[in-house]
Amino acid sequence: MTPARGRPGALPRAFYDRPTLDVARDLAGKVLVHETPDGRTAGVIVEVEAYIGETDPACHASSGPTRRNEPMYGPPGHAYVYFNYGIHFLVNVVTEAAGTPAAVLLRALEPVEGLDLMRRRRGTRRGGEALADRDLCRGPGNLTRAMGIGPGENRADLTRPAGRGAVGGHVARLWIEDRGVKAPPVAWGPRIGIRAGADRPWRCYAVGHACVSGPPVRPRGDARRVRR
DNA sequence: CGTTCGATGCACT
DNA sequence: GTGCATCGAACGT
Repeated sequence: MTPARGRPGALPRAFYDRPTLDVARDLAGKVLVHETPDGRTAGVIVEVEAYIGETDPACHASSGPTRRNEPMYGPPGHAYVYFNYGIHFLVNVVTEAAGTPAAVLLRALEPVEGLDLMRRRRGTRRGGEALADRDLCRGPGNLTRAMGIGPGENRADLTRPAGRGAVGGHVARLWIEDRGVKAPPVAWGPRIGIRAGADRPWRCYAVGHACVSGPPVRPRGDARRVRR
């Protein structure tokens, strides 16, 4: 039996073929990499959310298979990218065996490569001021914009990023690798921006990390200004 | 500091 | 026609 050859450095299929909460936890500290004709960008994953199965009311698969959520029903280790709020693309990694719809939404990264390219893609604020490093990939919509991830990356095979995941001559290569970054201390809490299923604590984030999205959480009983 | 609200496209009922 | 797995400008305190 010849195991399918993956990209050297890319996490193997077996990493994704596990319970989704385990995959979510283990993604913290791993590095998302995207190569495009414009250059390469990369960032350490610091915040994710799990969406698990048809019984999870916040999961796109909650009302059964559709054309949009089809990638979630496919084999693990592929990207599921979709368009949201008429403005943003969001990227998930598909987990668990084919037939079991589940995925992990990537919500925030600590940028480590291609920061200039990220800044170009993000643009400037109204006053023309450049974004701070920590804001480049903070939030799921900002992350995809900075990384250049869009519809062309939907269904991309993260374990063989040069393969058929690329669409229409788009030479994008997307994968996740382990660079030996020590896994950060993480905490779990309710997922952000959803109504149904808000009771499930399936958001996993690096505690106290400046690149994590959402309102800054200051330590209990500490009224000092949070400065990052 | 906090909260509100408009932009904007598409999947789904 | 409705409702988003969002973002950030604008406004109130």
